[in-house]
Amino acid sequence: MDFEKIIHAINQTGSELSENCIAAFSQVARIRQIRKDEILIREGQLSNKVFFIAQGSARVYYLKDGKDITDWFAFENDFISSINSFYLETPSEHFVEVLEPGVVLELSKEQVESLSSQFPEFNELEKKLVTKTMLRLHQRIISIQFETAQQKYLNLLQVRPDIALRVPLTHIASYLGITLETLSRIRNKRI
Amino acid sequence: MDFEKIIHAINQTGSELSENCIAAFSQVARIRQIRKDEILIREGQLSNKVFFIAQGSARVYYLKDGKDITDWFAFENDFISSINSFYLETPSEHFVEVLEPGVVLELSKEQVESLSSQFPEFNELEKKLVTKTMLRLHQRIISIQFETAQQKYLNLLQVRPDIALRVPLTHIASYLGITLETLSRIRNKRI
DNA sequence: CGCCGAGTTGAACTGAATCAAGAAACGTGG
DNA sequence: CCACGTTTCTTGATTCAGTTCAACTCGGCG
Repeated sequence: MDFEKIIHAINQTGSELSENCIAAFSQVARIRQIRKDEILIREGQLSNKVFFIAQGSARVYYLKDGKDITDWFAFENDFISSINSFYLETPSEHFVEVLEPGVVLELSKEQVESLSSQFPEFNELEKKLVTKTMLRLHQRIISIQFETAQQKYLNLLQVRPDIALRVPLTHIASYLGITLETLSRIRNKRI
Repeated sequence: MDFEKIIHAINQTGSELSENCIAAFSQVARIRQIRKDEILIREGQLSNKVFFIAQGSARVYYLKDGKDITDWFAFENDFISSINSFYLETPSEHFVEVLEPGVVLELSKEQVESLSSQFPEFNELEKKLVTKTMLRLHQRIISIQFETAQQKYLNLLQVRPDIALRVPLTHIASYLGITLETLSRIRNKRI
C-alpha cells in the first residue's frame, strides 16, 4: 500500500493537492495497519484524530443504555473520526472500530490545521469534506424520520449498497434505527 | 436595523472579520425586510441564496406526500438556506418560509465564494458555520433515532427552548417526527 | 356574532419492539 | 476434517407507543 496511491485517492475526493502540499502531508501523516476488531478511538478518550481509510472498513458506534448503536460506516477512501471529539475537543462519546483489516492514514487535528493554514487547497479539501458530511447527515434525517423500516432498508440499498454487503446485520439494524429481528424479516420479505 | 449591529452579531458566530472584509461584505449583502408567511425560497427553484436573520424567524420545510414537514428553524443570528440547493446547485426540495417578520441579510453563493476567496477570515467563518451545522445534524440524528416522543420533546426544550415558545405546535411536531396529536398529549402530560 | 384555524381529547388500529426459542454459519482445536 | 461452542440470523407470539380518524373546545378577528 504505497503513499502515491493513497494521495491519488484523496485527490479524487476533493480539490487537487499541490506537490508541496503532498510533500508536507506525507511528512506528517502516519500510515498504520489496522486489524479486525481493533478500536481506533475509545469512548471517554479525547480524540483529535482523523483516519483516511486506504483499505478495509470501520464504523463509529456508541452505547445507549448498554446497547451498541452504529452511527456511521466508512470504507475505502472515506474519512472517519469521532466528529464531536475532533471538532469540539471534548471526550469522545463514540468508539471507532475496525470492521475489516486494512490500512489507514492517521492525522491529528493539529496536523490538519497546520496543513489547512499552509495550503489553501488542503483547507478547501477539509471544507468540502465537512460540507459533504453535513449534506449526508441531512439526507439521513429525512430518511430516518418518515420512512417505514422497509423503506429505510431499501433506501440504504440504493444509497450505500456496499454497507448491506459488507457489514453484519446487527450493525445495519442499529444504524437504521430498527431492531435486528425486524431487519431480518424485511430482508426475507416476511413483512 | 443598522448594518453595524448585524456585523457585530455575525462576528459573534465565528471568527472576527477585518475592516476590509466588513466593507466588502456590506457592499454586496442585501438588506431585506421580511413579512410573516413570505416564502424566501420555493421548492423546485434553484436557490443560491443564504440568509442571515437579523430579526424575526424562519423555517425550512418540505412536502412529503403532500404533508408539510419542518426541517429546520432559524432565529436571530442564525443563517438559513436550502443547503442542498445551495451546495449542490440542484433545484431546492425545500421551502424557506418566514415565521415572524423582521430583517434578513441576503447573500448569493457567488458572493459568499468571492468573499471567502478574498478574506481568509470569511472563509474560516463559512467553515465554522458548516461544521456547526454538521454537528447539530449529528446530534439530531441521535436524538431522533432512539428516543420516545416524550424524550424528544423534553430534549428540544433543553436544547432549543426558543423553538417551543415561538413556533406553532404543528411545526414542532413535524420537526420532531411525531404527530401534532401526540405532541399535544405530551405537553399536557396525558401520556 | 359566527366562522376559522389551532389545539385538545377520545377510541380503535397498527408497525415495530420485545421476549423467547431455535437454526445456520463460523472458527478453532483435537 | 469433523465435533464443539459461539456468534449471527431467523421465526413466532405478544405487547405497546404512537398513528389515524373523528369530534369537540377555545380564542381571535372580520
